[in-house]
Formats: sequence, structure tokens, C-alpha cells
Amino acid sequence: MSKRFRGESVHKVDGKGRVSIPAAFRRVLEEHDPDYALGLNPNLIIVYGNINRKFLEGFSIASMNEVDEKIAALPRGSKARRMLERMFSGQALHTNIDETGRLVLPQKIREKIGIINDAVFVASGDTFQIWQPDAYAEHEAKIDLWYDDKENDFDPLFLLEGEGLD
Amino acid sequence: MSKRFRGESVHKVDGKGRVSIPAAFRRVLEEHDPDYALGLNPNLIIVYGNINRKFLEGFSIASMNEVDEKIAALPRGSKARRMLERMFSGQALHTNIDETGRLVLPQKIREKIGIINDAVFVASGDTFQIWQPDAYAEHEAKIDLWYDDKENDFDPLFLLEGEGLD
DNA sequence: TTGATTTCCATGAATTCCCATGTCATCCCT
DNA sequence: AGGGATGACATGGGAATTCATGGAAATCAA
Repeated sequence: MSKRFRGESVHKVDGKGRVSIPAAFRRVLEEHDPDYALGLNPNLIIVYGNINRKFLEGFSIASMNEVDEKIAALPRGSKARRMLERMFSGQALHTNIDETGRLVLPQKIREKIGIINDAVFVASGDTFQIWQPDAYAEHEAKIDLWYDDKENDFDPLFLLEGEGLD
Repeated sequence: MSKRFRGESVHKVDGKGRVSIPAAFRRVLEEHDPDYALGLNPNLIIVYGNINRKFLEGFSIASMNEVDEKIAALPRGSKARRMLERMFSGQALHTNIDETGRLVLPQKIREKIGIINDAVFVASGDTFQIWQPDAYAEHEAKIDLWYDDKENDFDPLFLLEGEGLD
């Protein structure tokens, strides 16, 4: 498993929906785009999902290929497969970074998650998420709540043992 | 595996049955049409299928060739083969995109799925679907219902593990 | 010839492309 | 060590192009 996304940051979104994506994320996208070559712009897939989803999820080409393959391996017509195809085909957008390091979020997608002037980029393993700032704050608060239940010195790595969740 | 269809959008259908197909879909059709050359119009195949099917399915030339080959591999005269041949040969239409990026849906086909003024285009892996808007909304609602049972932050990728279905 | 299909032009809106600026952090020279 | 010079990064503005869509003219087929 090679380089993964790390960190979080906030960026301006202009009237045309253009938004810089964190430079560190660009490096990962470049590395994971088989078609990428120096001087070119890396491709990526934005999954916006159904109404319940309050953030966008960015996939490198390599990660999305993995997902596509796994979906293709599911029985044709099965419920799981239909659900996944809908989300990753229908509710997704193939796009790319431009030469100034920006991504364009079409109006419909911006509206869907309520983005106006700013967007928060958050790394999440081999994908990253894009949030409307307030929604992200809210989401973070919920996570903090969850930690509140734990002991003060709770070590999240404990979760790796397959324990501590419910 | 090269570029796949992604995304969904609504387009006007005029009295003559002309309808723009999403620009992103055009790129995929071009790439998957062996006869395509710059300045030409990509071909595609619309499968309208049997009476139960409430949407049209659009195939690139390459995808349809794959399907044809698989069908040809079935025993001649077998029931499966006859059914499939009927659907993909008889109940299908070979057509092409015009220079303004539009496709013409003959009246009979429009009537079959009830399309009047608008059509919804939905990507689905290496094919795409064309729906009458209300029928699509209904179909969507069913899927969303299923998600309602899940936790708020349910990640569909979980389905890839072969869990979470019933 | 009459309804239907295909071609050809037209236009507003959305999207892409190209160039410009301000801000940092880094590197280098003396 | 101080003072640019350099270069990547984030962001803005406007011009140029593509898209989606509408309508008229030209062709066809029965």
C-alpha cells in the first residue's frame, strides 16, 4: 500500500466552483493515476452519493479501479451490486485537477452538500472527503462525543484489536 | 479497464425525439467506438428490451461487442441464447450521436418508457440508462428506503466485504 | 404530397482555458 | 546573518469554447 492522504485544510470556492485541492493530496492523486505523466493533470473521481451523505468523497483512479473491480465481482443483479453501482457510477463524477491545482465542483454538487464559499478537505485513508465547514464541525463534534464515553487515556489503536466498538 | 460512464443528469426531449446526451458520456462513447475518428460522430446501441424493462440501456460499440461474443459462445439453439439474441439483436437499435451531441429516440421507443419532455441519463458501469423522470424517481425512492435502515454514516463500501446485505 | 426524418443554422448559459497577483517558504550569494 | 531571488501555492478575472436546446429548411419514404 503506497502513499495515502493525510491532513485536513480549508480552501476557498469561487463563483465558478473552482477550489484548490491541498498540494499534498495532488501528489497522491498523481501517483495513483496510471495515465498521469509529468506536465499532465491527474484524474480523480468524486462520489457525491445519495441524500443521506453530507460530504463528497474523492477517489484516486487506482482506488476507484479497485472498487470497480470488486463491484464487478459481485453477482449481477444482486442487491449489493445494484446499490454500489448506483453510488459509484450514477452518483459520481470523473474529473481532473487543472494546471493551477484546482478542481471544479459543478453547481449541482456544491448545492447538494451546501458548499458556498469554503470547503474543508479531510484525508481518510486512500480517499479524502470534502465538507461544507459547518457540517464538518458538527460531524467532528459527534466524534468527540464518542470519545467522551471512553477513558481519558483511551488509545484509539485499541480498536485495531477488533474490540471497543459496538 | 478504461473510462466508464459516471454521473446522472436530466435533458430535454423535443417533439422530434432529439435529446442531448451528457457530454461526459459522449467522451466514453467516442473512446469505445473503434470506428470513431475526430470530427465523426460516435455510434452506440440502445437496447429497449422487453415489456418489463422501464428504462433504455445504452451500450458503447465496444461493450456491445463483448456482449455479442459472450452470447455467441452459448450453445446454438439454447433457450438462453435465443432469449439474449432477441433482446440484444431484435430489441435494440444501432444509432449514433449527431454533430450537436444529440441522439434521436424514435417515437415507438419513447412511448415504450413513457418519455415526453425530459429524460434522465444515469451511468451504470460500462453502460448507461435512460429513464422517464417519474419512473426514475420511483426507482430511486426504493433504493433510498433501503438506506434508511442503515446507520447515518453507513458506508456502502462495507457491502464490498460481502456483509450487510440480506 | 404529407408526415416524418435528417441537416443546417442560431443562441444563451455553463464550462474551460489562459493569464495575473499576492503570499509564503526555501535557496543562495555575499 | 541579511536581502534578495526563486519557485510552489492559493486565488482571481476575463476571454474563448463547449454545451444544451430551439427552430427552419431540406430530404425521404410511402
